[in-house]
Amino acid sequence: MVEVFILKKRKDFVRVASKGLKVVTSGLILQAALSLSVQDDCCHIGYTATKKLGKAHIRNRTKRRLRAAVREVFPQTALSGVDYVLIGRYNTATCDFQKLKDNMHKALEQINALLNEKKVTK
RNA sequence: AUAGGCGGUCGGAUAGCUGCGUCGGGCAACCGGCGAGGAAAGUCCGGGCUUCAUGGAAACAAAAUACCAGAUAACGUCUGGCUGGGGCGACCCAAGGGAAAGUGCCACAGAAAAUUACCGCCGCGGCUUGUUCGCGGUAAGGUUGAAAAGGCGAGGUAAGAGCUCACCGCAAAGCCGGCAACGGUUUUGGCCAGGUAAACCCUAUUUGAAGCAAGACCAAGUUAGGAGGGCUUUUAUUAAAAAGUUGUGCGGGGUGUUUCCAACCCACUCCAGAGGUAGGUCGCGACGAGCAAGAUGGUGACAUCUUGCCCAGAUGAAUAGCUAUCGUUUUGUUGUGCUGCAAAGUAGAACAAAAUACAGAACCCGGCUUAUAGGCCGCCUGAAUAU
Repeated sequence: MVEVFILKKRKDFVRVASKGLKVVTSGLILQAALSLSVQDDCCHIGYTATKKLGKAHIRNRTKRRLRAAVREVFPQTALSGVDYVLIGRYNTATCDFQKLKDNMHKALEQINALLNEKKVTK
């Protein structure tokens, strides 16, 4: 089990976007990078919904759905000491919720495998 | 009932599982309260609040507003009225200072855009006696145009003309009604004369600016005594170098601009100290131009009084995610009742499908504007249709 904290600083978002890994699926985009300050059994996660998606209430709904999905998916599968960023897509607010969770699970496993590879090569 | 006008209101519900923010209680586990909108939107006006170092005077500039009276903390908002326009009507209107202060623009057309005569009409005259020429009168008719110097009828005349008269319109003056905008009426004047002010402009009134990323407070880290700059003097062709000094005066800057007066502030820049970045706390939500109900006054906007209530406070930003059932609307299919010969109309039922809006507080209030599936309620209208 991994405890999930919210990522708040703009600096961290920029770091993850520029230096981290990226996986694209239907409904969401997942980015990840190793945290600077490593703590046991916790990861940080941030949500992004750009203005491209729509007006404020649509962006809010996108983030809420991502948050609800994260609550069910992340504690089992996420790695500790990693910063994740979830980016909403045009269909995040309207797509089937079960599908959203499945896609998130797949994306998370994929990106975790890549991260582990990176650690090993180091 | 259909149709239409005006105003108001709601804008999904219930259950389960999983969660979030905040406040209160508790050592803790946890428990309890509260948790988006009518527009939270656009950021277009008006205020509160905050800062810009102040107070006062004058001029200029810029912007906004523009019938009258009232409401309000204030407004460009609202209410009631006036005039004009639209509608059969209920009602509606992004309509409302000044065009005889001045400037500009109005293509083209037309004889002519102002003391206008092309055609026409009338009179007089000439001789080549006629589809003739000249002189004069004439704005009734024709043409153009946005506009041809009141309209229309009668009298009048050679033909005509406000030349005269009636009615209508216009202007001025008086009287009456109204707080006023304005309305009514009488007399007088033959009638000064297009539009555009969302062209400049003129008149009146109002306005200092920027905004909670305002602003107040706490304060890691970094920076280590210096670096760069100005001024003066000396040397030097210049470039530059050295030394001194860095603060009093002069002078300079300080809310749109300029000017004036008073008092004041700033001071060479960065860094240590001072200060203040990251970050944090406050501002910030429960005392308010507050909300609800009632009473009184007022046509009304609204005001006053009484009683009760406390009602979101996030900051990568809570107020939800999912599932089920139901509701609402539309469409299709099926079958039923009623009217009807039939076509068809109408009422309710079952099943299926689709749709279920606009949109998310960010310092707070009062407005305006714009967006909005669908539903409900009240008052009112009558060219018309049906019973």
